[in-house]
Amino acid sequence: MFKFEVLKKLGRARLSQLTTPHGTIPGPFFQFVATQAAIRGQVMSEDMEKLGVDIMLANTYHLHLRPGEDLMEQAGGLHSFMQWDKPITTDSGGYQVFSLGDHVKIDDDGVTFKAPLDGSVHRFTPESTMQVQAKLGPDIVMPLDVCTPFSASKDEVEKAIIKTTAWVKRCKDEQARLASPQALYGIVQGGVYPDLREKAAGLLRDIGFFGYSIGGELQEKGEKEIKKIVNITTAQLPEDAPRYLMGYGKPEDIVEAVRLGVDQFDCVLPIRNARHGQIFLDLNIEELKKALVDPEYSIDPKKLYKSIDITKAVFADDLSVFNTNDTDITRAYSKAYVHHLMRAEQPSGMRLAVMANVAFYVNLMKQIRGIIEQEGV
RNA sequence: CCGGGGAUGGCAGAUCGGCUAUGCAAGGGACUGUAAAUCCCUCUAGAUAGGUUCAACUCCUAUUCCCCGGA
Repeated sequence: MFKFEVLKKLGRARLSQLTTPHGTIPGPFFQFVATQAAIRGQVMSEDMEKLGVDIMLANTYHLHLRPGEDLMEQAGGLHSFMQWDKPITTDSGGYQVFSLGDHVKIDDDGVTFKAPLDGSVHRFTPESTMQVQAKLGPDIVMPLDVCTPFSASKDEVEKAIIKTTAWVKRCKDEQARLASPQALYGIVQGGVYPDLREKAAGLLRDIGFFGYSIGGELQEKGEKEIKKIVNITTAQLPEDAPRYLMGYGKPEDIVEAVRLGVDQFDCVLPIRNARHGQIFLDLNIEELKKALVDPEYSIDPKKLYKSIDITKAVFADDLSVFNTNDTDITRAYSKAYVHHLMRAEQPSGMRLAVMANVAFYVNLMKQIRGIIEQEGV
């Protein structure tokens, strides 16, 4: 039911194919983040499909809080709820382990969350996240892990990988017990410490997973650090399994990571930034090609694409702007190949902005694949 | 004409005898497995002329303009 194949390689970059119960998708691919089973910014699954999106990512923690996995199961599962027949991944809630900070307490058996929404207390164990995800019914599931910030001490990180490994093993066992038809990934932690990344990858490889992801808090920047870690980690992962860099994804970041052998991405950035008024446009294919073909090439984001900020005023009262022929917005809008799909509608500015960024990322991944296909062996 | 009330940044709108109101608009920045249609920063004031005071957007006088009520 699940299959992963590497079709071609360009250096370490891989053109791949992932088969799931909801279809086969080409890689490297980007998962758009629909945390609460919906893309924010009034964008519907139907829109995502028109824009050529292959896969979306939802979050176990948020859906457990509401509407709850039982309700979701009654509604026919995530696919039915989202009206989306293509593949879906769910994150386990592991990221919330650190992003919710003070609201979370970790012990050996699991984590206790205090929901910021209403102060209610919830408990996740490796087993319970798998049970919840089995009910939610996505194609790809993530195990509960302990996510550490890049600033964590070596000692702290080492404890986190030991705990993560134990939990991930429990997730695998629970999944086997539940017999749910879902692909489970292992998550490599290890902070900024190369030897710990290697160790974590080795431990997970020994257990054996369908795919492997690289986790951690990456937003703390230190770009060279991240590249180094991705570089080291992908080298430790099996050739025949998908590699997923979690939560990381400015366009230039994705290109770098693909070059280092990553197949799968997700990031809130395109959608969040669109909602905050920033849209990406004018992907430079030549620059993209240079960056992929030459592993030494240093990517200049300013050459790779442009980004512009649109104002709240545009969100509130967009149409005059969007209908003008020579504005930047219209350029973004048309460069992103959206306008012909939307002509008959009257979408809000924010919705258009989100769609523009989705289209940009879809195109980015498509171009990356095209280059590996053309130049690779 | 009489009586009453006002006049504050591009707009709206508070406070106060000395210390940044605030919101929107404008300009800039941030955002990376979503506690985020969010957050941060900057620029625009005190109708006009005098006076009182160490100090006036704030008190007093006059002028101009606006609003309400009455002839």
